[in-house]
Amino acid sequence: MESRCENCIIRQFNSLRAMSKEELKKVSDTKTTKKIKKGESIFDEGDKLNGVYCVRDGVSKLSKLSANGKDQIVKLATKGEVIGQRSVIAEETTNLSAIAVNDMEVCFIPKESITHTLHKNPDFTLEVLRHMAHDLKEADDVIVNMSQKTVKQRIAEAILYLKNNFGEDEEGFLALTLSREDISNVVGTATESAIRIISEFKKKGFIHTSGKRIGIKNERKLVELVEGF
Amino acid sequence: MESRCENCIIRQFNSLRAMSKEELKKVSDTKTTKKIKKGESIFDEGDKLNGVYCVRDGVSKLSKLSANGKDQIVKLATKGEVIGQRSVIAEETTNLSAIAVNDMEVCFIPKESITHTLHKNPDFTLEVLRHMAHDLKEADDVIVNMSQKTVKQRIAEAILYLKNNFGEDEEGFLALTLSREDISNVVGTATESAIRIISEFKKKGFIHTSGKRIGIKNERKLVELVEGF
DNA sequence: TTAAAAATATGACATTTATCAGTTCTAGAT
DNA sequence: ATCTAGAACTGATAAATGTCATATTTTTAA
Repeated sequence: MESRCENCIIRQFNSLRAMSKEELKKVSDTKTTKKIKKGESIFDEGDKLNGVYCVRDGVSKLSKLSANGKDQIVKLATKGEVIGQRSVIAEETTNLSAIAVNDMEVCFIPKESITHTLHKNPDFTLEVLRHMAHDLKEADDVIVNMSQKTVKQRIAEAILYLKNNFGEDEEGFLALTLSREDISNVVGTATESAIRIISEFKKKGFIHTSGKRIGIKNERKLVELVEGF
Repeated sequence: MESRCENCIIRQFNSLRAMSKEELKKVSDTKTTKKIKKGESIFDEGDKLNGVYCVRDGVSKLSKLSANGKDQIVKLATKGEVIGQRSVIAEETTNLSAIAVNDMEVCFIPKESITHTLHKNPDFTLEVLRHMAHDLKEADDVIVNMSQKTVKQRIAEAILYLKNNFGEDEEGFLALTLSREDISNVVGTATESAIRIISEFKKKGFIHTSGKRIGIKNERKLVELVEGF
């Protein structure tokens, strides 16, 4: 892969595209690339971040652990997304942990390059702001779904979300395979409940499975379910 | 109340404080002040906003209606807060409705003054960004609470939130009185469930009530409950 | 390749929460 | 002051979801 930010395609998908040539050069000169293995954490809840992470490959789950040992996954960040921005901007410790769902490659960008540009380049700041506005809308939608939809509807929605955001492989399975536990943590339910509902969907012919992999067989039915028949 | 933004105290609490004298003058010249009666809406889900609203007095609930007629309140905006920012920045229709919880006075600021400053004054843009980063963190916390806490815990938390954010009156009641229905919509539960739990708190001596008003009698117990004994 | 570990799956049951059907209270209009 | 619509409340169920116990399958790693 290309190692100069100026030439990195990933950049096209995030706010870094609003940086000037010089700003980008500085980022490129100070960034470091890291490989993170499946299951390892990029940062943990409560950490003070010294920069942001730009995802080049793989997927990370952003989640928060509760007292009773349960995890709530708030977001899945994939290729092109920048994580840790919120904490760096607000100058607070992170409220979430970032754990690799599969093997990842990320670029660490020290916060100085970012904060300097935030103060000097309104185009960049506005671009970051727009991204954050989008994230906030999504978060609001999640809140509403959590309170107004049943677990069954939320699981159906999660399956459709995985298809729309990560696609399917040649065999027709979701390209991103999450464990049943991760699915339950996205949806906010007990693992057994998630498993039970997935089995039910399988019996009804909405999906097919092979091990932990899930493939969609009847998308229409899933959509109908999400929308309440 | 003062009618020039330059002299408005409210401004101290929101991102407008990062505007320059000239920018503020322009805002002041183009803004209009509106009075909104309890129960009236400032804008509705799906509206295209031509500006933002700065709350001078009163409280607005930002909520989303679901197919089954239930409302989820995502945020309560009070004196000093600016609402509608997210939609104006993302150039999208609003995802939420804003309804007055009590009589309100708001200033409408046409979006031109805002967007112009967003492009020109990085201090302002960064200030807005910081506020949005804060809102996003709060939204994440709500998501986690919704999935990991019981209805009882969430009601206790809501009562504490109301105390911490809106204070108490001379008689020891929460200064902001929400209907039981609104409380249930904040917490994401059925109105009857909210009522039942409030009655239980009263029986246990955690709170006292008078009509719809609620006062905290044993804050420690409520805090313990939220944290899981 | 195979044993151990981890994840998935299923049943029985407990708990939480929603729903429906009423009654009582309260605030605002007359 | 009193009438009345809308809140607030309560009880009886029903439905959804969580928990615990255990069996089975899949994955991992020796």
